[in-house]
Amino acid sequence: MSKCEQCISRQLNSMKTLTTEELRQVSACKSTRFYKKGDVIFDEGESLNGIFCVRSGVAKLTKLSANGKDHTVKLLGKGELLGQRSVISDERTNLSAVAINDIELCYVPKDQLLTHIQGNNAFSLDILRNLATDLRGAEDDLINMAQKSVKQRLAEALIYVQNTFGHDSEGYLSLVLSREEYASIVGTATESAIRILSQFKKDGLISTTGKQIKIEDLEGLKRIE
Amino acid sequence: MSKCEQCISRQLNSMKTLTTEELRQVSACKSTRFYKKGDVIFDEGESLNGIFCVRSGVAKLTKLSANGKDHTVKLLGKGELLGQRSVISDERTNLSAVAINDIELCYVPKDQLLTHIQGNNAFSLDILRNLATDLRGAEDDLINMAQKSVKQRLAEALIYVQNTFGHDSEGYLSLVLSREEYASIVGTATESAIRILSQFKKDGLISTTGKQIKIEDLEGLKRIE
DNA sequence: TAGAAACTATGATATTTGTCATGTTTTGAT
DNA sequence: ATCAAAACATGACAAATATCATAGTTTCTA
Repeated sequence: MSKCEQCISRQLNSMKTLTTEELRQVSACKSTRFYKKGDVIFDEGESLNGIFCVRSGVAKLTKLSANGKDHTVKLLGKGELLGQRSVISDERTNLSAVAINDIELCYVPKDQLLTHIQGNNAFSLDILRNLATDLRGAEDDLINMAQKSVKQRLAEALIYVQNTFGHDSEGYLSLVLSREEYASIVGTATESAIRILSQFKKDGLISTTGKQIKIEDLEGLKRIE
Repeated sequence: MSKCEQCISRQLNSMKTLTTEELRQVSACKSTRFYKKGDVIFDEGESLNGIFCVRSGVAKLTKLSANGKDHTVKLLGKGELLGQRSVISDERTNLSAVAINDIELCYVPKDQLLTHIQGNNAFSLDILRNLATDLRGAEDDLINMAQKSVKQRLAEALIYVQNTFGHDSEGYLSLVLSREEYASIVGTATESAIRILSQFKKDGLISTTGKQIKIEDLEGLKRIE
């Protein structure tokens, strides 16, 4: 099995602050898991006995609402950690994690995380910083949701996907999401998301080939109100 | 000047985990500050050199949006800490803090906070837990904003204010907020908030005397959709 | 305690967004 | 390659919410 010491993903999260010895310990008790597109990694309300580190692929954190729809709170790519919030505050998860495409995760048992938080100050401080950053992000998202139009939020979602997951040589967004998934991120009805994307296409802001989307006019998208 | 060792507010936040000696140090370099209703404690984009602990009164964290309105992200009462997120992640604040009524705050310099985070594991773990809880709250708020109606959010805001800040002997909410402030919390236009409160009054869910609000039918408010 | 300023209230109307219905296109499994 | 299922698209309409206008009340201050 692959070792954490050589894993690039590690560089992208708090594990980069672990000592060689600590990392060896993590590596010894971690396990690698594979999920297919659409698989549930964990469900809302579960108690987690460990955290997940994304090696490849993309996952989403979602919450089911009373009306049966679900809302996507966050997308997580390579190197990001899932479940750290629940494990740290020792609560059940408030969100589900679902694979957006085929994904490979490393599972690290809870006690490893907690032991190193206790024992390594740089590690706990880094996790603290990450949580602080996530909190800021959540606050910003909250305000966007309150104050921006669906059109504007969708434009920003497209830009976010491009900035975070990149595009291929032809300019198509590397992360392919369905209209329904965009709607879930933006917090709107699927039909509304479809309609607005059609409008963007008419206005020359984007072009599409099937589910693939290419941003044609980034500045134009940024100007949406 | 009053000492932290005897301060009740301390019991309500992470400072409860500090040792007597650490607390003495905090006490020695803290200062107490008074603000009047409406005063700005800090502004969006400022760098903070310390954090604030609420001794009495209530503050709000708000963010100004492009259209000139501001959105209230959180209300903070006795014992709660302001600015810890910014200080921990060493970023400028993303929110402004404003006094909702006359308020007394203790200001604790940044280096005190950071020193004790480094030195006291129980303290840093407790702050970690608080941030995790705040993050969960922000995620829940985000989903509420996306999926619930203005009416429902306003009903929940009233219940929140009653649960958090209590009511007087006659049943009126102890924390008096203007309709505009409710609108800012709920994320809607002031007129919409006014209209909905009028409706609640007609339906016997609440009663009002000037700006004062009394919840008459808690269960009814909870049932709003 | 008068007067101004801020806040509350409500109607009319416009805009945004959601819902339902229906048809077309794309995708994926056999 | 074919077919079914899923995803996309679009029209018609309904509902929720914002905006603008205008007037009445409360609160604060000189």
